[in-house]
Amino acid sequence: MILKNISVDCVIFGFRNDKLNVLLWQAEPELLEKFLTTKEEYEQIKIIFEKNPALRSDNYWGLIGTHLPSEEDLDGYAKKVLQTATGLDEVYLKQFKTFGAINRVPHLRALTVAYYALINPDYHDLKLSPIAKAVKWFDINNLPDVIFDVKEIIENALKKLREEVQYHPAGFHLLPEKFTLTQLQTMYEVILDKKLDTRNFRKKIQNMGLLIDTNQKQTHVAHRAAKLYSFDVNIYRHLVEEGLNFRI
Amino acid sequence: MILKNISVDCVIFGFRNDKLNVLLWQAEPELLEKFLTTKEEYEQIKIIFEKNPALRSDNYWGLIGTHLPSEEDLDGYAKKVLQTATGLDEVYLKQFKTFGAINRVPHLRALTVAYYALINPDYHDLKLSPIAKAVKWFDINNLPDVIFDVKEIIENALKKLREEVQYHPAGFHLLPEKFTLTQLQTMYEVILDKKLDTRNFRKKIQNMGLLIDTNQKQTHVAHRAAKLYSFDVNIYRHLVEEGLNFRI
DNA sequence: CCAAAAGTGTTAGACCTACACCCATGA
DNA sequence: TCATGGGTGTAGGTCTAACACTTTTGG
Repeated sequence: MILKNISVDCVIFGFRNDKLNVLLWQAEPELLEKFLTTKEEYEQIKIIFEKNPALRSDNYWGLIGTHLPSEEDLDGYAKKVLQTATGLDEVYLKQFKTFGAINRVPHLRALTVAYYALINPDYHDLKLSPIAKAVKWFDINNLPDVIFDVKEIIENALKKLREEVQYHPAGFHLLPEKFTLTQLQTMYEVILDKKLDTRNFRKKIQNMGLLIDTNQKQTHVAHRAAKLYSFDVNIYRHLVEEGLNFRI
Repeated sequence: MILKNISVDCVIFGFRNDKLNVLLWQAEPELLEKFLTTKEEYEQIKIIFEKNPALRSDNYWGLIGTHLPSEEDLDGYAKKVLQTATGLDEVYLKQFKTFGAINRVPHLRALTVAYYALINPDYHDLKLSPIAKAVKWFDINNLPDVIFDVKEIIENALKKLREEVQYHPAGFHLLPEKFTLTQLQTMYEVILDKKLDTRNFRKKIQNMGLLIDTNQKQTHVAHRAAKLYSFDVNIYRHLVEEGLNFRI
């Protein structure tokens, strides 16, 4: 049975073309049905859609998420929603805040437990999204019209992400498996919204010991080819344990 | 009307006698009644108590909190619960995590949105707690038997607090208005669970510019009297904005 | 050979760590 | 006058910030 007062929403961040993007969708109850386990859940979701016409509008976008079924763990369900919507299994996913203002959703008292996910765009295939009418990446600085308090949720997610990348090496999850130092720097610049000094950035990042030199280089670029690095998961884990200063 | 699937709980930290304490209570529906707005809410709370005998046991303690009424904002209600239970108005209160494992409460599918509060013990008068059977401070290292997943919630709160005091000057809220540098250092030592070097600690803390010398000293102590400091709220705010490195 | 981005080193100042003794107070 | 905790300085090492030119690649 659906808990109609509780939903789970994911702010999915992706880093592509030197921009930070968010994945939004337009949901449709008929498509969601495949994802739900009982007829009853489906009927309840349908009622929620009927009461909120914005949910069906082609002009408004929403966060990927649904109401929480009573037989699902909160964290497990967030993961499941993300997996179904994106096809991705091993994703960095973090609960960051629960929103519960009284009128955040019209005609319904619902809290949403919000998560953010960091996605490596290499592995994201948008065709995998069987439960939505539309799914699309939007530049964080150029969001479309959104339903309810989605704007506020995204802004909060960005704020938390900004904090997190300064104290944890979480940002690596936004990059492809092999990346250049310039990509890494740009990612930090975009998230923190400030320019960084290239020489100092490289020194600092290389001193952390997180980088593994893959001995490969970019190819087919019209300039000196950059070296490709991957990052060392063991040292990453160790740094997370320690609690590190990642201020850049 | 009570949202029976959602509760709000506060992990209330206090720092007294060089120990970090948590305030727990034993709730009783008859006393909670005064706090609830409708008869219906009261009936619902009573049913929840009937289904969970541990809630009435004298041997088990719980976090201060109740189910969320549908007409209350989430954050506002957390504040209200805290205020009613402790009599305190201006308290540092922070939402830190929502717990939603499927069997966290027997016979009831309920999430709890958990907050932690930092309390200056000077202003805490335990007599003010009209809605509980019992309210008591417990040393964080010596907790009593607790109901449900309260232990896990407290552990999570402590972990978050530990993170927070390293990056924000939040810890000051645990001290009385005028405090000694030794108190401040002990507070950090207790929260971070490690010894700090006194000279280095003082240098670092004094360089931050947060401290105001009150030109007062301890009295009636059987050793050299320590200077009393207060902390500068404006610089505090400024540091919070900036995002600071408070690692100690 | 040109355009474009990759890659690199030094210096001055700030900050961090480790470490041991004298001081003020009340009993 | 003693016991107790308060209060202080220095030196060596590490980290940070500021700054400009050469290298490699494909077109």
